[in-house]
Amino acid sequence: MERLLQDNEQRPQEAYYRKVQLPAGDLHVYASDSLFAGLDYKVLDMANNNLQIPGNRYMSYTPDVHVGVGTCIGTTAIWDMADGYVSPSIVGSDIGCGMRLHLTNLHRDDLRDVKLRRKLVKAIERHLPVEEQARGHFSDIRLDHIVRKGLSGLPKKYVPDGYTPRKATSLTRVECGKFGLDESYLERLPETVYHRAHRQLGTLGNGNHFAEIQYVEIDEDHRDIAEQWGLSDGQVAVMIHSGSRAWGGAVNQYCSSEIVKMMSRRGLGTADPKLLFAPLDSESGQMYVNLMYSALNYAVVNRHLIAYAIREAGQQVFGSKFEMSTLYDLMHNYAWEEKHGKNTLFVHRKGATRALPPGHPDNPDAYAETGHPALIPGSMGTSSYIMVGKPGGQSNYYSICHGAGRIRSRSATKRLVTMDQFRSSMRIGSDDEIVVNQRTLESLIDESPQAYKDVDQIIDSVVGAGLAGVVAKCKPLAAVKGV
DNA sequence: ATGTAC
Repeated sequence: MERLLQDNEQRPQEAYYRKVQLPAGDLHVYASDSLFAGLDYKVLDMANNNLQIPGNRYMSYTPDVHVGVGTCIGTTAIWDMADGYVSPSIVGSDIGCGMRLHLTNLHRDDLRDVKLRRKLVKAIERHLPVEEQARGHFSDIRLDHIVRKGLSGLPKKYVPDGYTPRKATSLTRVECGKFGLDESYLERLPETVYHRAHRQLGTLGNGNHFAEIQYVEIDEDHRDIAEQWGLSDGQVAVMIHSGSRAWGGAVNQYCSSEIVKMMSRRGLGTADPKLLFAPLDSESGQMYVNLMYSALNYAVVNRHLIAYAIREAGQQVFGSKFEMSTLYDLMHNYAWEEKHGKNTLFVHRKGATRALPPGHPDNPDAYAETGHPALIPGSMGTSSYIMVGKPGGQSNYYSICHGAGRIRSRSATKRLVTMDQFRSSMRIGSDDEIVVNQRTLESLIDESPQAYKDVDQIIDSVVGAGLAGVVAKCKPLAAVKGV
């Protein structure tokens, strides 16, 4: 496999894409020559295992690809709906993890004073629980409604921008707010996860999950789209990155153990015992798909409630005139059915974001003409991006990257990055310091930018391949991390 | 990423 990577380096074909012919099938890699050359050859081993799942129709990597459990983060993997497979390993354990962006009526100049940014972060800490809550929190929200109905299961008071179909921007400006499922499967999960997941509603979680206060810098190439979306230069935005917490974890754990048994009974498997998969029409496959949808419901509500808490904090600091309208909410860890031409396909995206171009029928109404926003987080302290799909994205089933892509393990990052380097990347002590919440900087060092590829290079690669364009950069002013 | 077992 290492040999193959070197061969490809020696005969570059196109600048931003190449097809890698592996023993088990073709892998489509969307990465610039320099990013491709820097890939760990293990990502090709992993693709070769994934391609051994029967009937795979398409498999690709985005430029931020890196090794995960069973499957790389940065994978798009597709089967036919009629006789295909579903893989909990390809979806990954943080089912429904994704991004949400809100636009405020503040300008970055309003937050020029570092003391005011700190005051806002402290207010967010008061309203946004960073860890599991005591019993009784959100007692007016029923978890069984949330996991069955997603955003439609929320009481009206949590939809502050109106509840009529025309005005409910926080319910309609989402990739999907409600995933229908066969509710009988919910009974399979242990009772304890209901309590835990209820107490975790509206919390960030740990790792790379965050809420950031950012400001918008529009890209001149797409100023028309930016303005149609209501963006303006210097506008303060709130970006949220979180997933389905313990609920998704329990779904993954329970279904994985059932699928392991099924695979053993049927003699299914690849070279990697950690790579789990089930026929879509099998009992364990159906169970996984339905319970995965419940986790997608949980995740979209979780991000909505995080935004709700930050809105309350903003109003406490800036008064009731503070606004936080929803731009978009979309996922990067999931699998679902999509129509592509005449084909009905089951599309897995793990660390991959869908970016539909203008005019694509699957865009939500608000973005039918422009294409929808695709939200790509940078690493801590660096820019995040608001992208829009291009027609060329069709070649990759409209998948683009999901972030910078980790290049260094948490332990290696702690070993290699000094506190001085990290403090300097966060501009600590200067007037434009990126203010972080109560966690000490030492405890955040494994999320430092040095643990990640350069997100700008990842974005250049996606743009160069013709998959998407940059509508705006979002630059950090303050970051809130979970525990 | 997460809960849990070590």
